[in-house]
Amino acid sequence: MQLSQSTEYAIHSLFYLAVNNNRQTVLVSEIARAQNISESYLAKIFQGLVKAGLVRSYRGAKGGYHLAVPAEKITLKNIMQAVEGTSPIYTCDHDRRDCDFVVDCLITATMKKAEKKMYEILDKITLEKLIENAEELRNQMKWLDSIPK
Amino acid sequence: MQLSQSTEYAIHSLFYLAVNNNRQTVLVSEIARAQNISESYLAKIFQGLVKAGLVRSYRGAKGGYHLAVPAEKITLKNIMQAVEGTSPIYTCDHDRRDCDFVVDCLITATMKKAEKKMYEILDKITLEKLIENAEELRNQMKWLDSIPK
DNA sequence: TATATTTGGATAATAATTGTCCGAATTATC
DNA sequence: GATAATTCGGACAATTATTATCCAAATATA
Repeated sequence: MQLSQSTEYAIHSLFYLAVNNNRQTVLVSEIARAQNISESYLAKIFQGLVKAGLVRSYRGAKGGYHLAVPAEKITLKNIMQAVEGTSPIYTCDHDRRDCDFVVDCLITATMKKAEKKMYEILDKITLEKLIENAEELRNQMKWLDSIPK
Repeated sequence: MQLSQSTEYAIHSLFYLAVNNNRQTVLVSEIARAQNISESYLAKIFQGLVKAGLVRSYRGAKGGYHLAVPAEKITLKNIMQAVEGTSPIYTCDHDRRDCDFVVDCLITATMKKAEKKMYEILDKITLEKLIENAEELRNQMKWLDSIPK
């Protein structure tokens, strides 16, 4: 069970937007270039992010994208669900099987609980926190610069 | 992010095996019939379950499958990983991107933690527990029988 | 030997993901 | 108003993953 590459693109793109949130807008072409990924595909992903309410788009000249809400309100859970959807990781086809409802409900309930635990973690990490922690880490790693190339 | 149908098949099949663990062997054809799913496909899934060490196979006449370990040692996590593999839900292609290692490591670490929380729940539920709880639930629901058809 | 069964490999069908393209709509600027 | 710069939406294509089928070979029983 793996996240799609689209989710990875989205996370890094939104991080990029968060870092550049002081600018009026950022072009999708710039974001794609920064990550070395397909621009037209990333454009499609951004359409979804707009619909999900995570970014705002501005059409026309000087247009581009901007976070729709502050970076401290966007969590990894938000991004993940915006891209992957919100349907549960486990569902049972009650129709197909001569279904043992009791067992199935137990399994489904367990899966839901596990999923919830996962999202609880992901909901704690905001774009803002990522920026802060990254900055901190980078400072702590400055000694690396003293190593001669 | 959803589990494949194979995982659903595997869970229900192993539950079936656990319930019938008193018998010498159980045929894959029987298990497929019980769930109204494709026999040849389920056979493929069982090859994987054998490799993962969850079931033992017996070839030839009177052959079939049997749990390789007691039902109280097989968890939903075990089954899930046997079918879906163990690679992490999130990985970053460091090569493609002009990669910001620091940010990427933060994201990866968060994802790993979330994943771990999920598996902690799934690792607590064994086939045995499912059987016990299902039994209990069924007893509590016996009053349903008093409703006329 | 005949029968029953899993195994492993090849292959096909279907669905999901990833990626591309283009015309239309929108906005800023000259 | 004309032009240039963008996103939007839809259609489409390519690639990959999932689901499914089939068969010959291996193995076990009787």
